[in-house]
Amino acid sequence: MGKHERKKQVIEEAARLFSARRFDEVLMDDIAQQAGVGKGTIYTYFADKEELYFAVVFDGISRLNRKLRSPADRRGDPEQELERMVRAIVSFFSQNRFFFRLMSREDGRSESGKGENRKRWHEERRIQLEAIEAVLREGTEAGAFAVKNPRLEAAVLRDMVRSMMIHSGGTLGVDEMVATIIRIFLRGVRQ
Amino acid sequence: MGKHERKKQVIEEAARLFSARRFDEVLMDDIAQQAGVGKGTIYTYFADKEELYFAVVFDGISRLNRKLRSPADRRGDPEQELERMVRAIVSFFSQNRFFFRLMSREDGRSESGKGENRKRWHEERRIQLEAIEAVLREGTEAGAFAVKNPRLEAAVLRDMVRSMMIHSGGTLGVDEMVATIIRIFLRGVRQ
DNA sequence: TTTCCAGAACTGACCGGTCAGTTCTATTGA
DNA sequence: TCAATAGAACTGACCGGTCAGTTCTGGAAA
Repeated sequence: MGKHERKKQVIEEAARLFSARRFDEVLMDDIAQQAGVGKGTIYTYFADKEELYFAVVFDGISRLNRKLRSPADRRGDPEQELERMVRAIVSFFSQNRFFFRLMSREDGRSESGKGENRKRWHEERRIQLEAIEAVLREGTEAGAFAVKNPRLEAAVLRDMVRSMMIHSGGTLGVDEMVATIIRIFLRGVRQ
Repeated sequence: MGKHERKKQVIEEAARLFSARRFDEVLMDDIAQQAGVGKGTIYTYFADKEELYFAVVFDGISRLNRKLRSPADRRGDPEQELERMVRAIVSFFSQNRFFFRLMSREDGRSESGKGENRKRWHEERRIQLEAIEAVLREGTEAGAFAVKNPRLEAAVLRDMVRSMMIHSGGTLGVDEMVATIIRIFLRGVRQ
């Protein structure tokens, strides 16, 4: 096993464990064992437990953001564009449930974490929001949407994905989740 | 200071600290100091740190649920009824920011916590959902709403409140937040 | 031979929980 | 009204277990 793969393996197992248990309940010994590496080896990759934790968080969020940032294909109509974006997020989370749970937990706290990490986290979150926001703005300018506060409503949309992931309880597939989100966000529930 | 007040004080300070920092970063010594009681005193109220933590959580959520359960006045039209409910949640959270942050974090994890507490948590959450769900169902039967999956969409609505609280960044008042949520949830953003 | 790593073994800082000692409070009766 | 007493409530120094982080060794691989 190469050095790179080994590190990846540590991050993956750490993600699994951190997503299921509290920070203090996850032991470095557990992570080492699950990842099939020596505990000492982990410390050749990461300075301490906290750094490993944030490596896990940032690994996930930056992979997602890379996806969001590569529209490549733009220029559908605004509604299609919005749907494409929602689908990107939903399918990413479906394939990365551990990261989902972890990030879901992480965004419920504003303090704590060494300032550096806090800053990086907010930066990555901002990128997500701006990607969605851009679509809402363009749609509004094109006359397709009526969005009053694009930043805020982008946040609401993003969190609708979170909500759907948590509450659809694994019964809905990606397509159904996307369809439901888009339906509510675009038309609302009024008859 | 009476016994009851003192216990309340402990819960209040614990809420403040737990909402701002990770479980393991909050020391029993900190809580005792902030609450102005001896550390030992805390252990006359709560068996251990975990029990205190959940006491804080349940104190908040059950106060909220009491509010939701007392409609008292029902029989507005469905849209008014929905707005009344959203306003109840928003204003509760505005007045209980620490609880908000704490609960916000707590609902991002399904494992962990002694089974008893897990169960109680889900029970309280279910009550919330059912209250909202009932309004959606009634509205749908009355022909005012077109809700496909009331339980799921109730969850989405509840989480929209969370989203709004987090992202409106203190710039919006209760009325504006309620109006925005209701607008999006009822009509969506389509022009 | 040399390099690398798993994992056992170790260390000590840290912090949850305890309990002996002290203070507060309610009750009694003179 | 106040002294005396019981025991409930509170305190914080202390204890002991835990676990992050480090070191070391034996053995595999190159």
